[in-house]
Amino acid sequence: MKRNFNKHKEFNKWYEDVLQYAKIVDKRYPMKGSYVIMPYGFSALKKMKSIMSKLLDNYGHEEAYFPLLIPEKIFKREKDFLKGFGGETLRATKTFLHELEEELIIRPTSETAMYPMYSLWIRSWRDLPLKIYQTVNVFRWETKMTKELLRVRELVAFNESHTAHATAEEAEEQIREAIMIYKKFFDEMRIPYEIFRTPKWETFAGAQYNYDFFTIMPDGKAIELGSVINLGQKFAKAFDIRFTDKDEKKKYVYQTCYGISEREFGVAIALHGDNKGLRMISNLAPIHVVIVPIIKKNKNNKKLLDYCKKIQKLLEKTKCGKYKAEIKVKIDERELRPGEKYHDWEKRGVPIRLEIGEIEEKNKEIVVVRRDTLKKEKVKEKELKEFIKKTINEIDETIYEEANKWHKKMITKHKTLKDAIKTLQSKGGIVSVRWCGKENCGKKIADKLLGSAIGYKENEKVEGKCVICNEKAEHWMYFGRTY
RNA sequence: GGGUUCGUCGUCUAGUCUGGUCUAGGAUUCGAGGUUUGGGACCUCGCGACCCCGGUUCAAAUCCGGGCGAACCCA
Repeated sequence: MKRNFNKHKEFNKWYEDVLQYAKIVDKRYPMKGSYVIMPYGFSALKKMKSIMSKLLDNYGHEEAYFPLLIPEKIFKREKDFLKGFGGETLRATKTFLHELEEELIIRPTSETAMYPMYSLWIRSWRDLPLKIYQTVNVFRWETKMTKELLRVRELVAFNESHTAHATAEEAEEQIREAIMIYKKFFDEMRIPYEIFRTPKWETFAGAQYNYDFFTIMPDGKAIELGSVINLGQKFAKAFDIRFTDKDEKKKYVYQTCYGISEREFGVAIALHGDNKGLRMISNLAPIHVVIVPIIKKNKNNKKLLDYCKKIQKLLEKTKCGKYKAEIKVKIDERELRPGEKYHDWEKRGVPIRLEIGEIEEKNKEIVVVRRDTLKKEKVKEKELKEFIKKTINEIDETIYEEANKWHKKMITKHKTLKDAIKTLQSKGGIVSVRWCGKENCGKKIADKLLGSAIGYKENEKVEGKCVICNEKAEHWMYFGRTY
């Protein structure tokens, strides 16, 4: 079936079509907000998860697992948290035969599952810092629009880190480390981002303050990529997480947490694809090189296929790209015409296609087609390995460059509110205007923009006056329509 | 949170306004066979659907009520 949607103009259609065709997720699971992640998609998702795990491991985090279910009483301990998450949290109250004695909560995030244990584990300053993460499913029963990978009711790859520290300074230091880890993660994912300090009235439930990573989707809407949160001592007090310090005094710990999810995978798909479909970067691609043998009927194809296998062996497990992904090669032996296979793998985003027929075998010279430009080139077998390594690297860079170009274009500064409104309406993105720092004014601007306040950059200089109250501006405040 | 529109084979859809040759048509996918194979080719055959519950009626895909689900717009 011929389908080609313009990624920017018909992003919704493009996204759904690509996910379905490329076999990333199947949205037909008969329940709103839950989607089946198919093997090709899951394979890429696993790679993303391991990028994150490796980074966290390198920075001294340990992986663990805490239960899905949380006793109701414990879940309700921290009141701001309860207020913030209560509305979208599922409660398990009965089996088919009887009511449960104690209601159980299905985690929307795991603070309340982890911290009672932190309270037991942390006894002395020697136990700190404690840095633990897990990658699990969490449930958030949002009634609003749901979308594959981007907005789901069951997050299946929620990676959450929770740390505890002896002092406020160490917690601050941890926030900086977390931001650095996430920067590295998004660099590896080739996702351009902005980091904002979240305005008070949008802060995570139960937190002191947080930073959010944001990017801009092809439809011009802003999307939150991840949050780094300073929890202060609120949870420590609610869950009685105390330690004996060097001075022999009992003190509450200072905590931070930060999380990402499969949403980042969806964002990568959206930002990296083109009108033809997916374009996989090397460290997410389940398959890097697909070999399409040009099989002729009534000929002995065994020799040709053997040659394909030889090429496969030659390339497989070579390291490619800036982040040294292991090349995976697939030979497409399906009984389809070559043309159909070309389109198929293009839509699924495989970076390199090799066309190997009699001619190539005879001349030991292979046709290499790259996904980003679709350019064909003949390459000698001897030079193939290096050529492919080089090309995959180039493809990664092209994709990243395009994403960055888009990103830059979509973030704009405005002298007047009118200007900002006009821009947000016509092309979307993230707009910023001068702001005095008062909640009231921030909310007013958001209202007028028909968007929401995303945050500000602490170190960004600003001169001039707030677009609402005309008092001295404290920050450039950023706004956008969000997912 | 409010409004509008919509729900038919796996997918995209015709049919609904005006109830009855609708035994629900097509395209595509899928399966079998043939033919072909260097950019989604072609031919033959086959499988395959009226979202759910209730109402009106001699008769419901079509009209009415409710539920569930989806899309878009506004706050």
